[in-house]
Amino acid sequence: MTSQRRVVAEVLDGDHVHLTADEVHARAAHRLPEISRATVYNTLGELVSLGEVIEVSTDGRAKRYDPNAHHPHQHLVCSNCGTIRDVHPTGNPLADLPAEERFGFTVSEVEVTYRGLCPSCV
Amino acid sequence: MTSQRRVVAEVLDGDHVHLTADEVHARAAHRLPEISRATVYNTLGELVSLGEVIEVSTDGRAKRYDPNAHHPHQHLVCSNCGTIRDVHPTGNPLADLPAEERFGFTVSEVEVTYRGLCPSCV
DNA sequence: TCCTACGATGGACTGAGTCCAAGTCAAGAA
DNA sequence: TTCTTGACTTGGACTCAGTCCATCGTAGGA
Ligand SMILES: [Mn+2]
Ligand SMILES: [Mn+2]
Ligand SMILES: [Zn+2]
Ligand SMILES: [Zn+2]
Repeated sequence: MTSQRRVVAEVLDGDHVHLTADEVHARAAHRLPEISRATVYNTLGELVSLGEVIEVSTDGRAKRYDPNAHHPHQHLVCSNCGTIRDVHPTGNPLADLPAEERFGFTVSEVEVTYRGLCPSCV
Repeated sequence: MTSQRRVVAEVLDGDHVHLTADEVHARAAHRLPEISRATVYNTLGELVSLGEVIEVSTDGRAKRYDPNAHHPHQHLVCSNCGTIRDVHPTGNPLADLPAEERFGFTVSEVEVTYRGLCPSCV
């Protein structure tokens, strides 16, 4: 645990946080000016493989890193400004995929993205 | 309708097709050797805004273009090799997002991605 | 104190996609 | 028929996110 890793972990504290790697880097650099982008990417990669952070991919733009990894949830994204909200749909989406629609796959994960316009974008 | 656009549209014919822009370009170039990448991107963009083709974004890799746009469906993706299959889950995922989880958004679209290992990847 | 190994660094590099200035071409005007 | 015009295409430069890599610094052990 180096000071760089600690700072990255601190920046990613709290729920409802969905920062890009460059945003993480900017905030980390605020506390530790010479931290490099490479180190931020390395640390984020480790946090992801430890299961502490979830990578949220976002349609062509930069991935977002989500520390809310211990409470399963889905995302609601504004098609206009890109704002992300955590949402908790009812039901288990995995149950909606009948066996004959699984084609022999071992399905382990479902990712649901709701899209629409946020209140500010009308 | 130019010959370039016709060739791109022809390459994207049929269901269960999920090609990247570069794959579309390669196949189009097979028939029309000097077609440029820019034209392929332009034409794909037009087909997408006409609603004839759906853009499927794939976690860091190149977007895939899906001509099966008139039959709503979701995708099952192999976490190992990236293979994509069309699937038709039961139920309407939009109905699973209660009003109090919409935060004032006008939700218009849901995208569900099932992930797991395909039969070849065990 | 000196070594060593792990991690950090910055800069080069890649892949996907966008942008743009210049070239081509077909259809309508004269 | 020839000219004009505008839409489409082209290739290359450029951007952006992310990866790679050679080198450097440093904390901890001998
Ligand atoms: Mn989240
Ligand atoms: Mn499909
Ligand atoms: Zn918005
Ligand atoms: Zn596979």
